[in-house]
Amino acid sequence: MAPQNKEQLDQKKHERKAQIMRAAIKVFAENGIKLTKISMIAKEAKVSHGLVYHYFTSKDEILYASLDWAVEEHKSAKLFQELNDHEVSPLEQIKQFTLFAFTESDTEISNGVFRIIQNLSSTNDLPEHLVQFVEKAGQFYIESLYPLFVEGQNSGEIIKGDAEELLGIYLTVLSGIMADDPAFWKDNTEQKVGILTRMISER
Amino acid sequence: MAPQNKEQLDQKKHERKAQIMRAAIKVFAENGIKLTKISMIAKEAKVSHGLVYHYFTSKDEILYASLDWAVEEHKSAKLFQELNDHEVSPLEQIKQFTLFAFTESDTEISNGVFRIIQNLSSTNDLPEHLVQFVEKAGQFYIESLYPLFVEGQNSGEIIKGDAEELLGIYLTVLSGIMADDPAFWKDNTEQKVGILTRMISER
Amino acid sequence: MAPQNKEQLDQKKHERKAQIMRAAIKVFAENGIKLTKISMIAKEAKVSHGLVYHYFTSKDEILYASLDWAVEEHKSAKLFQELNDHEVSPLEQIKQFTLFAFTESDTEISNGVFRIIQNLSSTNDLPEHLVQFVEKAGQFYIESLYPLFVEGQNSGEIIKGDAEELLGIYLTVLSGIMADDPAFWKDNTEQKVGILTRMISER
Amino acid sequence: MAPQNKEQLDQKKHERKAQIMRAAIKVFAENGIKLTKISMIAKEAKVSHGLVYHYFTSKDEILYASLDWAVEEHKSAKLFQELNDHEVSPLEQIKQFTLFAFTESDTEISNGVFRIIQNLSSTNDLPEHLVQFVEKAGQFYIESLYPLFVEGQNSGEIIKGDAEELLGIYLTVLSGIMADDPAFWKDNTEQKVGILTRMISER
DNA sequence: AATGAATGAGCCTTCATTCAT
DNA sequence: CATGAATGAAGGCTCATTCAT
Repeated sequence: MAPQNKEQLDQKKHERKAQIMRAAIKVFAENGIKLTKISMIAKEAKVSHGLVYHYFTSKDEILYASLDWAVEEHKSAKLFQELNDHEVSPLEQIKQFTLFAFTESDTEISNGVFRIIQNLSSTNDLPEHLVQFVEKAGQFYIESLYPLFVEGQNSGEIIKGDAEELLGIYLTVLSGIMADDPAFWKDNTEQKVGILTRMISER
Repeated sequence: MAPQNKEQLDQKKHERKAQIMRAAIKVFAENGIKLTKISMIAKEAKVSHGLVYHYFTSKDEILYASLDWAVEEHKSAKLFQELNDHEVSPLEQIKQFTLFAFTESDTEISNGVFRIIQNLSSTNDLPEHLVQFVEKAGQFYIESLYPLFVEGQNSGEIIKGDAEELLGIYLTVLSGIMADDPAFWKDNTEQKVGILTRMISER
Repeated sequence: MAPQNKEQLDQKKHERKAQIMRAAIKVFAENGIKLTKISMIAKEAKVSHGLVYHYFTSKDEILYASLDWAVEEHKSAKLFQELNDHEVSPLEQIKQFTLFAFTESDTEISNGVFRIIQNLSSTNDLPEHLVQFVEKAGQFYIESLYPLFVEGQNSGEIIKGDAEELLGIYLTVLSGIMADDPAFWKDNTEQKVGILTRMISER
Repeated sequence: MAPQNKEQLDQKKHERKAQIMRAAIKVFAENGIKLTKISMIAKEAKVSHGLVYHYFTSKDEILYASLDWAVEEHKSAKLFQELNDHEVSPLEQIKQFTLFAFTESDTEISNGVFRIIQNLSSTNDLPEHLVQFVEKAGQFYIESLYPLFVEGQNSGEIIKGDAEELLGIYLTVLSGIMADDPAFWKDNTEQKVGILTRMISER
């Protein structure tokens, strides 16, 4: 008799799923979606491939659910807690955001989400729900940073020009780095962020 | 049957191979190595997939030979013809290089090589000869630009700091963009290069 | 925990098994043996698939036990209760049998058994015990109806000819219909039986 | 140098496809659609499973193409060449049709088509094109025989009643036999057809 | 040289079966 | 007794590679 109540079981089940989703995010991010094999996710999560299908119905669902989970779990909770700190200048806030996006506790996850979204953006024939997801996710970054760019331009901190285009360039650079060399942020993070923001800072 | 002499045949053969390698570079660059199918290369080259195996023995060999060919054919010949123009400042030369690397006439090839090398760098279990190849290619960019960075620092045009690290950041940004969003360079190229170089330019 | 005595427990256990076997017969009949999934049986029986394996050791055993159970429980008890009614003519008895075989109260079961046996007959590599089972079941129908055919021929009600062959044709037609279109019997059953028996009835 | 012209190659290709389709019809008919494995078709056709996919893109397409091919190849050509023989009575024509449907030269194919259509009819979620195909095929038999039934009723040869329903019963019996016991027709075919048509013949 | 027919290894997914609770 | 988590064998399909023509 193992008298576990329903709550405990649900808890366990949820952890199992999380375990798989965490693995999925990591492996998807590292290898790209097409090249990620279920067996890789299973191995990373230390479960059999069969079990993966016990919790998810398809590779696509794994991807979708994992993204959803990761975003809920990581993004909303923490990503912008400090972004509305009106004590500091817009440019400073942008730096903090940049810094933060790559240094939060569970870097692997949020980093992974970023890279996966990258990967998705360049994919054709994306199913509608993923298209929306990607757009939403993209919007998220844009909507968060756009006001700061405009504000910075008004205060003379940020160079003139089409704010949206400027933001586009900045985000392309960031996502490019993440896709290309995630280890980039390991050392001297603040200094590197400083250099990156020089792109847009007025002298 | 027009009796062609050996030279003509060799010529023809070489053209055929070049045709395939050109296609390979393009398709490898666009899709990544693993995701590139022989049939895609064959289609791009407008030959049957069987013929591809007439000239090359395996997918890996196509890759290797195509890279070699592309580098020999394009890189050394043209990439730096203007880089030693001592009329312009180091920073300007860096801009020109950046611009050039993405806009030269045969962009597709050199750009492709760049992206393929990107792709290779993130691959594990690379056979030794490719490892060396990748390293050599990386070295090439570094060796070409490093002097310009130092020179720029000396002349006060480029911000202080470890020149090698600065160059590393700059190249990471560039390669990230290419891996991530090659279309980035389509419009307003000069303006974008201008913004990118702001990262390293002293005010 | 209400302390139940052994008998009650046995009773309960038996009911559980019956519940599963009833479900199995139904699902096997509807979907065929190979296409029946354990999960379908479990769902039909409203138990978990794990429990199915608590009572049976394999899919094959479920099939075998269910058939045995169904035959014992239903066939002998009821199928021919009226067949020896000597008030009516042999042809009439054949009609009643035909009618009965598809319309008796617990149609689902006996009908199901019929269809499963159909299914088994067309299977190769049947284990020996099932071969015998199928043969025995076939024999059952033959032995029951054969005397009626002979009797009918003697009384001039049924057309002349090899009684066994005639019966074979009749049973092939019946079993074909059941295998092919069980819904056939839904409407106008008596009329349809009337038409079918015209095959063998002397005018 | 194997100077085969295009025609020869096309011919060969067509034969290969036909070889696979013939095998497909046989295996699909014997095992049902779901239970038919590509490997079974490949084995029957004596080719590798890979080659099957060289000619067809999916199991479904194999099914669809094979049915189309079989119908074109066999049905139209021969099935009704004699059906419009106005020398003989409607009932006789029905007998001839029945006989013919099971004894034409390439029995395996036309028989197979019949069984596969049977199988399809009882399938849910059939893709639209197959639904139409099945209906069309069903219509074919109905449209061919229906006039004969009506004619026979008018001439008093066939029993009264809803001609459509009568035909339905007759076809259900036929298709049931084919699904259930194709070997039924091996011996004494004419006699058996005679008995079957007694169902509908007036005395 | 050139084509495309042919093969088989490998990945996604399903499902019978076993096991921990 | 009961549940559902966990495993792995097997089948559909893709694609690199080989081969006949």
